[in-house]
Amino acid sequence: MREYSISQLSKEFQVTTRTIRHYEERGLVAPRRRGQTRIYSPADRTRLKLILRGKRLGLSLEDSREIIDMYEPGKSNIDQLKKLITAIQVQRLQLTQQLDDIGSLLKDLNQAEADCIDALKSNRTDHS
Amino acid sequence: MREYSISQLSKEFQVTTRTIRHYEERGLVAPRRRGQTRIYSPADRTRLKLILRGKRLGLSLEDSREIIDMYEPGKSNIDQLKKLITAIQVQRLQLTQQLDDIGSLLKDLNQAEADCIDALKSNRTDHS
DNA sequence: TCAATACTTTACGTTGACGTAAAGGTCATA
DNA sequence: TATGACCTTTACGTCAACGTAAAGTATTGA
Repeated sequence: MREYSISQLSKEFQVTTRTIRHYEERGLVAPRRRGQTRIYSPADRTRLKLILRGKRLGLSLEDSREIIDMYEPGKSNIDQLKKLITAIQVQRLQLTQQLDDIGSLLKDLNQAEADCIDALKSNRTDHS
Repeated sequence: MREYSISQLSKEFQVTTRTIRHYEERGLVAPRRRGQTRIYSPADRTRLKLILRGKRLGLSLEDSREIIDMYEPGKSNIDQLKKLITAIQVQRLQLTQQLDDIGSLLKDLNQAEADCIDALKSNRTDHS
């Protein structure tokens, strides 16, 4: 049953300790304490992973918090669940949109790269 | 040979005119003027599209500006081109990373949704 | 002619996501 | 015992990406 210090996680995930504490201020993680010192469980570590993944996808911390809270079992009344399902579908729409965007961008990048390479080639043979 | 007003584009892309002007302040678009009034060409419109796509992907305006500038032909000296190719490859790495992230998130969302639906079902038959 | 509508610039305000001191506690080891 | 290497809280600072007046110009229709 492993546990982690804040600096361990900050090194592992390449973020500052300030960042991790900031996520706690915003209510995205809540590690237990040993005295004053924060002790992170594997579950806490997973939350961090999810937050950072969300960040790479351009989600706000608030968005990530909501998504992460979806995975918490607990307090599931029916209305809550229905709300969650709607939220999930919205998220999914955004993500598929992003998939499209990425596809387009990758295509554009390939084209731009090919153009660059072509330009280099003609420059090499063209001694005008 | 169509042209657009700022409010037309703001409606089409669902952003405020302030936002579009902001992109201009940051050097991402430069529509011509008729008197004081901005007149957007189809090319300008395309730039806006690219900017907003970048935004959905979590790029900064600065990032988008660089990417967009890649597609400009003109001023291509060899060092410039090589720099661009490198930049493109970096971008591609980030994007494939994002693709991974999205795949993971979609999987998680599917799971969360399934869990919700299950919970609803058991709630319907379980009258405890 | 006057009111509405759409455009403009200038400039200060706001929000999110941290950065960056400053000041202090705890523990190992040289 | 004192020097690092960690950890803590408090709190002001910063930067990007706009928001939000405020004040003015230009055109159009009743």
